[in-house]
Amino acid sequence: MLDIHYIRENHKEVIERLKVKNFDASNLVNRILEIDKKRRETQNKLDTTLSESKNMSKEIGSLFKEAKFDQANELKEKTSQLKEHSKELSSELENLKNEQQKLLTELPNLPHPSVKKGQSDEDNEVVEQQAKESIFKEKGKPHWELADKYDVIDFNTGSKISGAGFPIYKRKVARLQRALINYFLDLARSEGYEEVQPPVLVNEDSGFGTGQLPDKEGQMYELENAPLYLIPTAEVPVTNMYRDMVLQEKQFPIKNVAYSSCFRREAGSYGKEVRGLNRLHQFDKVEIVQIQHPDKSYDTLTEMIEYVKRILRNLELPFRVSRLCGGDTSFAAAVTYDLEVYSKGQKKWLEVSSVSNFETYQSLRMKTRFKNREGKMQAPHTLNGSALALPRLVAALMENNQTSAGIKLPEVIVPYTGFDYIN
RNA sequence: GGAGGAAUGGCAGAGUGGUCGAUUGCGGCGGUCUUGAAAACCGUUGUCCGUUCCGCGGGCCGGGGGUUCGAAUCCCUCUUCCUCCGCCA
Repeated sequence: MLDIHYIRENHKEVIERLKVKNFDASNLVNRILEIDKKRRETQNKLDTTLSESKNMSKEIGSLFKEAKFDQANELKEKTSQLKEHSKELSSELENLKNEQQKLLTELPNLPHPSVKKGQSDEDNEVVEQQAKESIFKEKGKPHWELADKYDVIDFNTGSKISGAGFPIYKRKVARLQRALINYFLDLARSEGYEEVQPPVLVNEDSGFGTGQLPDKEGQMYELENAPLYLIPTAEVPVTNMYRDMVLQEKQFPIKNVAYSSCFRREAGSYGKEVRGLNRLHQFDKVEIVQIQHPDKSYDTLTEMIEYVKRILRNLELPFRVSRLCGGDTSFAAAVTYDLEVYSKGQKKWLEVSSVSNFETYQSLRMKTRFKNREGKMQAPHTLNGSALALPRLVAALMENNQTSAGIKLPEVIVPYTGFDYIN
């Protein structure tokens, strides 16, 4: 959520910058300013009215003490009028506040100045590519064929018991996933991230706090007999741990890592994009979250991207880093970097991590604050990134490491799996 | 699921209808003292909204609603926590 004070002062800039996200904010911003003005006027009227009736009440109190009952009763009658008036004003104020809040939540976060205008993932800027040219020429089978060959992923049985997009990992791939999760958690812990195990069901306030709600037709599954949502990422519960909190500056950076299953509706996805492990309704992910002082959040963003790159290098995977264009950057993010690995069986780049800085967008929604050096309340910046999401990573590991003896695992994971080939 | 108890400022803990945004202690911040620190002493210390920004007005005692001229205090309701019973991985 954007700060109303900021919009009030910089409405032209807000409209201009949101164009980068292909969002025409002019009507919305104008309505917000209009309502804001009305709201403040109403607040003023209400305050004056309440002040008057408050003073009268005090007077009545002292009149009673002095046993001047006639005068007291006379005043009592006067207050009833004020009361009526203040009731009207406060319900009016309530409506205006709600309306303003609703409109504010419809505004996306402002994109960082580095973000370029663009429509889709085709307009994303590759900022770094670390893949040997030779890999693009190599041949390989797609992972779904390898999964059959080694009998390690069962898509059909998953479909039977749940539906499309719910595979069953078996045998050595099941064990590989468990190993990867442990490896990622250990690595994050050694980098100072505190491990947490969050709920996978969250309430509406949490969904709102990180920006998934109020869009109910979006990515989250909603329960029918309880007001809860299945998390699409551990970002939601982990970031919301700090909702409605006043933090201390010396706590920064707050670093958490969490493993969780993630659930996504992925409505509208179809075709080859969803083949195999490419797009699932349920998958496992290790997520890193940081809460940082606004002055330092972009250093933190770089540090988080470097951290993910390090994992990919350790796993010996060819990767590239892109900065998403405005059109591809999510509603709540100021800037997002995607990390993709090249998967030679499908001959394409697979997104395995997405690292974002939300600046104050989430903290303003969540009412997360800290007291700064001047003693004033300030909104911190929130950041998160996948480190890493498993299915596409497993797909890439399978496709890129095919040998006649089976799929050879990178050395770094062998101590965790206890085996070095999937065969 | 059933029965009872509780929820007050960063924390602890007073306050049961009238100047209470709230006694007090701890903690925090500033100062005195000290070579420095501790102790002691003095002062200060919630947040949000509005404003003609010195200052002033209003809201907030778990959330919402009600009674009253007036509510932290009385009533209703919801949530959370604690104790006991039941069930249970």
